[in-house]
Amino acid sequence: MARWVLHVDLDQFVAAVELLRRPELRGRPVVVGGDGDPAKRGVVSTASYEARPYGVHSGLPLRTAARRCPDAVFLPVDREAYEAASSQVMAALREIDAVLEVLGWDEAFLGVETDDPEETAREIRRRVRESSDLDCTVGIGANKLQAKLATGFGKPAGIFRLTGETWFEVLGDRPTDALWGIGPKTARRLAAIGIDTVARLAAADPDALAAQFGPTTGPWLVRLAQGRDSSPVIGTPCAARSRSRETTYQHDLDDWGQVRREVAGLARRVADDVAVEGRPATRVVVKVRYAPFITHTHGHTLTVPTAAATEIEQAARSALDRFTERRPVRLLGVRAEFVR
DNA sequence: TCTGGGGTCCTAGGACCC
DNA sequence: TCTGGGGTCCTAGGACCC
Repeated sequence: MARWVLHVDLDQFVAAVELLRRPELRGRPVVVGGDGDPAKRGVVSTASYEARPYGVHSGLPLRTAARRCPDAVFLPVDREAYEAASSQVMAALREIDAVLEVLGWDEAFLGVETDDPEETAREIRRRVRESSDLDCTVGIGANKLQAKLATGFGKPAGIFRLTGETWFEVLGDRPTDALWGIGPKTARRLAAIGIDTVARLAAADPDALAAQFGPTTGPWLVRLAQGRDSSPVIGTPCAARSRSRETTYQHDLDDWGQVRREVAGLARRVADDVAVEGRPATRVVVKVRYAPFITHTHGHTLTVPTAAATEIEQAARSALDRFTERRPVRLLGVRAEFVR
């Protein structure tokens, strides 16, 4: 029997959960994001397939989405509903004889031993549908990278296999940001040195890229383009590295006294999360995003790691004291880091 | 036109030490 | 007056992902 990696991705997950309880919206463009008011600061969490031809997609500012698709129905984010639906799906996936690695609400890898991965994929789709009424797409690969990219070609509600044999036929001529881990910035830097396709990146000299992108990232980019990935499917989640809370304000904060109070409040929420985690924090970092979207961070390392709320709050205050600029603030955040 | 919230990992530069 | 080469740790920022 051969080892395969299957990547399961729920189709338009957040929008699909909303459509289950609002079936009358089926067939209409639906956009979920923020508090459902497209006039406010916020971005699209998920757009239904009907909204996507208008250029509405995850991460798009809600105001822009409303302009591009004025007829869309805008709904507020309901995290609890998505968490509940996600738990149902993941519980169904756990019934399958495989190693399950969950990636957020709507994705998972399954490491399986089988000679017929398509049959396993069909079984996954059946079980997900029976447990939650949701559709998913399953990507099949020899490793996580191949499986993850395969899913994109199977959408929606399909099954797609991508292996070393078909890698370049499927991806060779695509731009480098088709790869998982290459975003717009890296794609632009690569294009600037003449590397504009997956095939060209795969043929690049790892040492030359190391000089440009760093000793780890450079060679990793080349392996990525070759479809190589040795990372295992991990069934037990690793311990968290950090816990954070942040808020974007609907109106910029001008009053530094209010900034102090907000940071203290965020620090207390982070301290609650740290208490749940049950491990001491080593460092507390405060993030300030000034208008217009200029972000700075300052940290405070605790002399002794602690989970005590008063000390986490005090550390956040100390970190905030290192900010000297008093310009309008659009976002504040507090993050606690754990022992590694 | 305006750009969420919660994460992870990597890099660069400075401090410090031998 | 001018001053190498490594190694490690810390901090801030950047990029990316869901």
